[in-house]
Amino acid sequence: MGEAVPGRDPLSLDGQLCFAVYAASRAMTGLYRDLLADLDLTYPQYLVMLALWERGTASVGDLGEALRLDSGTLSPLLRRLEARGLVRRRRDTGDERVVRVTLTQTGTALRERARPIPGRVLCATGLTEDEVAGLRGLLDQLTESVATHDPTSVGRPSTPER
Amino acid sequence: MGEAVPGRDPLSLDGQLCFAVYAASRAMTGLYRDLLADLDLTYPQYLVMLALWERGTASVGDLGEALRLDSGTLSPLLRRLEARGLVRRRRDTGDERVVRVTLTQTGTALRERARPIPGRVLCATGLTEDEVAGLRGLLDQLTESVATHDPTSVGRPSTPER
DNA sequence: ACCAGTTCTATTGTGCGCAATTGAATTGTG
DNA sequence: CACAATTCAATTGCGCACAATAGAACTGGT
Repeated sequence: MGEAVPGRDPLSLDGQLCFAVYAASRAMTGLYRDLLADLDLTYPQYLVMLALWERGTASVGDLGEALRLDSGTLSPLLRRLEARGLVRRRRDTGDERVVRVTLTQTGTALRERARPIPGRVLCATGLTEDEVAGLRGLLDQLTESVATHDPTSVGRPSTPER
Repeated sequence: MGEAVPGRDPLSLDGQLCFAVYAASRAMTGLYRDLLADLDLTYPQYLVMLALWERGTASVGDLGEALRLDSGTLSPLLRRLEARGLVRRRRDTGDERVVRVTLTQTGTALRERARPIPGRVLCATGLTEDEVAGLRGLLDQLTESVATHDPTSVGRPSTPER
């Protein structure tokens, strides 16, 4: 099919890692959309709930650090979760700057209905557990490298200046 | 901590593949944000330009199939690219339903300024070419499995019905 | 106590993603 | 030709992401 040349065009869409990650992420989000419809949660909302189920309570800043999201994303998301009665937000007594997010009874109970989800996701991926572990390792390494990356020290293979 | 079971809690945030993909995707997008600032392109706009640089011209439907995006995303995005003079949109003569997207001179020329980007991205990932190849393979497999996935046949390890 | 600097959250504005709807153009069938 | 079904793109509405800004609350130094 493809043209003989061993080295692909670096600017080809299919050859780029970026698109593979991007496409995989949206495919996963779509899968979760189906699986979470029953719980009436979006995927980012589910991630917030995961973090809260682990912690019980957390400040907006804690959630932002765990999920790598800022308040511009979390504030309205948490407002919707509160409107649904899954969490409660209250200013911390002692430091009125921080908003403490706490699970309600309903929010805590929702965890039971979420329990079958990870198993279904693993099934849908069609990967073995070993493959999943390897993939997670590579992705974590990728995320770390890219996040730590210093823009000013970007390797410039052969470009002197614009 | 978790209940007795040796394997990690399936509902733990850090243990899930979904979050690894999600975090990696956003980290990559952030990297491209920096690299593309010079070209004044967003990451999805860059993907559309990649597809057009490969094809020269394409219908909205072609782009949607290549990038797995629908018209709700592409229409306003293409409008912005056209407003910047990078592409031109015109109804196909012969089939007035399809909108043909064509690169302008400016849009074609922009490719030269994009050429150093893939190299810089590879550098920033901190991965070897072999690791990138393996990662791409796993991600493509993941995307395929998840996309092909039939929601009704979802494996339900032990849940009879809601 | 005062004030400058910092920390933390919320708000605003822009640009995706995607479901659902709309409407024009085309195709298939009688 | 008439007309129902289909195809294609645009629009609408909602929910993220993220940059930039604003504002309240805390901190440390004087």
